Amino acid sequence: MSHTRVTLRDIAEAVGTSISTVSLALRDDARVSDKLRHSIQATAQELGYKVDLLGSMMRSNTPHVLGVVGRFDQELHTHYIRILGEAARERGYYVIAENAAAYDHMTDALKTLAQFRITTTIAINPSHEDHMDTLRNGPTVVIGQERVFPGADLMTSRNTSGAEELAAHLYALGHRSVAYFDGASGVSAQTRKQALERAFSGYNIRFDVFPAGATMDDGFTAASHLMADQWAQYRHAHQESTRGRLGEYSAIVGYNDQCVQGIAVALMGAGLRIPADVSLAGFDNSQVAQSSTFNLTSVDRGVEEIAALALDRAIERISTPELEAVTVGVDSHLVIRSSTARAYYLNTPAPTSATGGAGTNRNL
Amino acid sequence: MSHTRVTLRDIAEAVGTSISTVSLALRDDARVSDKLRHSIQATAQELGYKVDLLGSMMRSNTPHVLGVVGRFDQELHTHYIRILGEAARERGYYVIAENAAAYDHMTDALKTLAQFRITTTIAINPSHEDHMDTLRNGPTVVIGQERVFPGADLMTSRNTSGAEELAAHLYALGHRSVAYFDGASGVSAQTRKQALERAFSGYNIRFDVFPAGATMDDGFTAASHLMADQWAQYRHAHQESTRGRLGEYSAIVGYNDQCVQGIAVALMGAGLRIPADVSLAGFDNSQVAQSSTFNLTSVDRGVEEIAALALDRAIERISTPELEAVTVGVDSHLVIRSSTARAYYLNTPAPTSATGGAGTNRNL
DNA sequence: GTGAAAGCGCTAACAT
DNA sequence: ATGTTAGCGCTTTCAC
Repeated sequence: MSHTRVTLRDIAEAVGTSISTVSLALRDDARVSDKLRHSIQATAQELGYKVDLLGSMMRSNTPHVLGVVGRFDQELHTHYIRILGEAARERGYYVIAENAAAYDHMTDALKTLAQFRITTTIAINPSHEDHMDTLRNGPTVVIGQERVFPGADLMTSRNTSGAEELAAHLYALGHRSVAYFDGASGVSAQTRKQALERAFSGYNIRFDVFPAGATMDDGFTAASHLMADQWAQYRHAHQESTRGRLGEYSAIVGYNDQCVQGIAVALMGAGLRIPADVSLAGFDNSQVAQSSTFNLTSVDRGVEEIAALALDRAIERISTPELEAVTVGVDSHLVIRSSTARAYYLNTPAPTSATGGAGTNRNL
Repeated sequence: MSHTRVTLRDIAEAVGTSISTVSLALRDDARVSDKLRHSIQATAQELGYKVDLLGSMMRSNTPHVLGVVGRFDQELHTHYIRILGEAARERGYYVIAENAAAYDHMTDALKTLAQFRITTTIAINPSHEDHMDTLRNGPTVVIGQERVFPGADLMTSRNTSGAEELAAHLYALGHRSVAYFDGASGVSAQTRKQALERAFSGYNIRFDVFPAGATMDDGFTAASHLMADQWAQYRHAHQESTRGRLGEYSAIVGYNDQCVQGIAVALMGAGLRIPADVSLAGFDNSQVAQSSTFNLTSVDRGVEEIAALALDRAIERISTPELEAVTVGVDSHLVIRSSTARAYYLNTPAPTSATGGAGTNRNL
């Protein structure tokens, strides 16, 4: 009942053995006899012993502590961080997470971890702009699209499978002309765009790319512009209002769910219904997508699987740091929700009202 | 150029002095002569020395490392975490953050920190349900509404000022009947509701409370129900549709911005315009509120100020742990954006053109 | 199988 | 003003 923490020495004294034996016994080392080990573990339990990770890390060259760096302001990242933390703990490991959003450069977050002697690290979505290749000790495992550090493993999500499923889904619903709201420049956006272009061209679906970005506001702004453009064009061409429809497009795909969220709000604010007037789909299968408020059809990028692979590999590298760097791809899969439906022109025409008349010129 | 880290010994050898002198010099201890100190610091810089925090924490009883626990899935929490981290680093401190969302109980997150010998901690919005009072070492400083640990300081946001400003704002805009979407049961929601009730009654504004919750989906669901109820009532009473308005209420206040976001989507989906038909206001001044997509009028709860106070106090308690627990309240303030406007019945009626007023004239 | 001893890098008490 | 020594709690040789 002392105020100070319980140490190995306390257990050793209680059991009547040595500190080193206790240390071995607690880590289930076979050298300690069963009987003594049980006695030691029971006493440890009883005294409420918890290993002092500082002492452990000071001495050990295979510490049970991993680092994770990611941006705490991005849901996908904190999702990874939570899963990694939970899974690590189940396996007797600890992870400490550093917030890349609190540093000018993600490399600085890694340097802070290094000050805690944490050298086995998982970096979430770093880019080449972070210049991690200049680091002496870069990340051990990278979750993302680019191998930013020569020696790091890369766990990556394959866009192809998800893009294919999405194209097939929209095709089956009768969509033949889709607007894609692209992410900001970068490898991630680039590869996704190309996967989508390939998939949609396979179904002969027109696939027009518009610059947007990764945030809700990016989607909102881009969607507002698209509506204005489309309506201006159609008013000019047909001398009539097309409010209530989105010109040539019956569906919009966004770079990610955040972007799609902004698109959805812009459309709804203009009086368009989702999915009756426009179908919407995104990437990441995030909380927004899963919410009943938006309920977005979205491509799940296999977060759980990627996290498990990254953790496995990081743990493996604690004891064997010299493994050669591998790249592992995980298939993405479409999750269908209520934001996608049959293209509006396939439905029984709405009763002609003051705002109606849109979609009449559609050639299927 | 060695592969191993630079230690105090390396510097000592390079300069030709002792390890302990280097240790003192690097911490600007006055006992070391200016000349030697400069020489040591220059060499340290040159060799790229960074203190090994494990070694430091092992020995020191006033370590420069703080802990923060909060939920990484809540924007307000990660906002606190980022600010605390940046501010701490500026002052030469380090913070390691634990994700309460990855544990069954927030107390377990504190126990993990304890294993890293981190005993000076800031807990973000813990509740009595976390039973921190059963902990030997509870948090040092609490950011939230309840003192969950006897010895902890409490940094709290005062609802009164923000509620008063909000009531005044809505009154000035002509609103006389407001719906409030309450948070889930708990001290935080309770105190906010009471502050709002008092403020609105001061302006003789009708203030009806509806149960909702803290999430977007909570707001969405509650708003959908409210619209259904209101329209059913009005149709019955007046034999006419009231679509386009929200029955007896010209404004809705939500427990927080997330909730309001759900409300906004529900309203827009039903063809109501914000703020033309309904004004909307929330709490927290979160990213959602600041976004151009939603641009919500919201009560800023003084996050920056609270974080600064919490950090000050935590640092103070590193060297003086026995300070008596204090409670500090920070005034909240209304941030006016475009989701609030004059009550709809004060505006000139909208022209009855076919295309006028996007989305209002939806025939469903 | 078990214990004694060394030492990770640092800070703090104690010498000079 | 500087150096010497001790030791934080742990893991890891290395003896026995």
